[in-house]
Amino acid sequence: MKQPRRLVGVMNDRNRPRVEDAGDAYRHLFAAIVDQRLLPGTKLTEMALVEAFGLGRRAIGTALQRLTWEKLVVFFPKRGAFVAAPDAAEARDVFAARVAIEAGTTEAVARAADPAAIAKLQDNLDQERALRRQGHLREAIHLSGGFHVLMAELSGNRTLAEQVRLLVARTSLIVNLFDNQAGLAGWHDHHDDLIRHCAAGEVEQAVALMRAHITELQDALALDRRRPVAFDMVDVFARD
Amino acid sequence: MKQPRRLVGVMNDRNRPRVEDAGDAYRHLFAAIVDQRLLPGTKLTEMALVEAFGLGRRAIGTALQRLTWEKLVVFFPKRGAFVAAPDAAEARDVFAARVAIEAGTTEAVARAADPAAIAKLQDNLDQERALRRQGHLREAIHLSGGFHVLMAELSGNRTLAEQVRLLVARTSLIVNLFDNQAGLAGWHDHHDDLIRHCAAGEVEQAVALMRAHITELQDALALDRRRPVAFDMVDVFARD
DNA sequence: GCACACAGGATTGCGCGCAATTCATAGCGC
DNA sequence: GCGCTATGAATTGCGCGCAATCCTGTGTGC
Repeated sequence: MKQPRRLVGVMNDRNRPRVEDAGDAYRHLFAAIVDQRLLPGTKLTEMALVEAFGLGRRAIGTALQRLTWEKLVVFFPKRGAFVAAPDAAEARDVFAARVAIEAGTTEAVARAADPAAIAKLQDNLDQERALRRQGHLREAIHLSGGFHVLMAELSGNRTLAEQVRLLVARTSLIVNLFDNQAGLAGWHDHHDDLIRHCAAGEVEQAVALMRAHITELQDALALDRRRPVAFDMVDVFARD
Repeated sequence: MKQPRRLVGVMNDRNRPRVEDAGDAYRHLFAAIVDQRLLPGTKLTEMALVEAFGLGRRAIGTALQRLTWEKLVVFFPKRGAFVAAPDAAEARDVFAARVAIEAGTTEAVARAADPAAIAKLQDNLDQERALRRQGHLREAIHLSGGFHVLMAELSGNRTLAEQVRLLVARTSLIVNLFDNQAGLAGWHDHHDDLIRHCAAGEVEQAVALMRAHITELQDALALDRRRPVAFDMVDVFARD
């Protein structure tokens, strides 16, 4: 079949979402990339997305363009859009940026030491543990990234929170592309200690731990060994 | 005259630039906003920009959309785009973000202490001083912001450099909206000391100075006194 | 058997036009 | 004189269609 394959799978069947806006298309594509239903190198053909979302090409184009600006897709003029496949240099940039920015957000949260904020962080951590116990690894990883986004939001700085959201998304692309040689078992403990330091208002230790946490996440990856990217279309989900 | 006023002035007559792309339109609008030729609250009518740049509406729309994502313009659906007018809370966010991010870039530059990089920074500072002596205040301010962008670029982290570029641009919007009660005389000295610390590899002092520098810039503003924004069109430059 | 050239199909880029909504002005009632 | 309403103009949102460009598959020559 020569017809472009359908990409409808980017929307989950469980929570059938309304997609009637360029922003909706953006959100669903973003989620699909972060959740690794769309793998790096996947070509995002406009017409396929038009059929998938039932929108006009302009809406799809704007959504794709925004994702391009956010470095989640790369755009070759007159050739199309592909899910981004960061190289080692870009990966290092992302981790360095996370260290710098999340040091700032952690400092703010620890300095405030707001009980309500701490409770939300603890809640997030509990949910993640529960999901992990039940074997829902994908959702657990999703929440694990959400922990960092939540921390950024609780810092009260919308600009930094938005950046952390994008950096976490790019991180999920990176961890997919580079073999991780170490397990990620240490994550929870770090998050747990992080919450304790923030609750106690121990700013210095909280910041140091966050930096170490992100650095460790980076070190767990073999940045000199990138998985070859398949640049052909991948059927995430098939319709009909 | 009922016709929409021309906005051609966004391109400087001196360096007549080619504008044949959505990216070009974006760059010129960006420069016009940063250089304060387009003031906060100015309405950016699509048709006016179409005539000014000689492009289609789609190219203008994408440029405007990108500026919206970058928080340099605000977009009211079905009503149009306006040059952003940040409030006090957003201003605080921007400065806090700059402290966090530029602490990171400064640390990287100071740690490397690369003579070539130091030379570029010194060059930038010399040029700014020369312009300021000659009374070209606008170009001097432009370079002064460029110093921070240059530092970010020299840190080798493209992600952080891009963020600094946007934050500096938003800062130029902010310093226009809030009365600054103190002069900005201290800038040069700060930048000068910053270069010295970086050249000497004094990481701690360089980072501390950068944080103090940005904080001082924020404190020079009266964030509780915002200049009223004129939400009507402003003729930056008039054609015919 | 391999490399190059050519042609067909597919995909993106972009201008054009209409429909829907909003803002401004003028008119009317109180 | 003041406020409200209604009509008109202007502007944005969006789908449609054509032209330009790029990839793929085939055929030919060496």
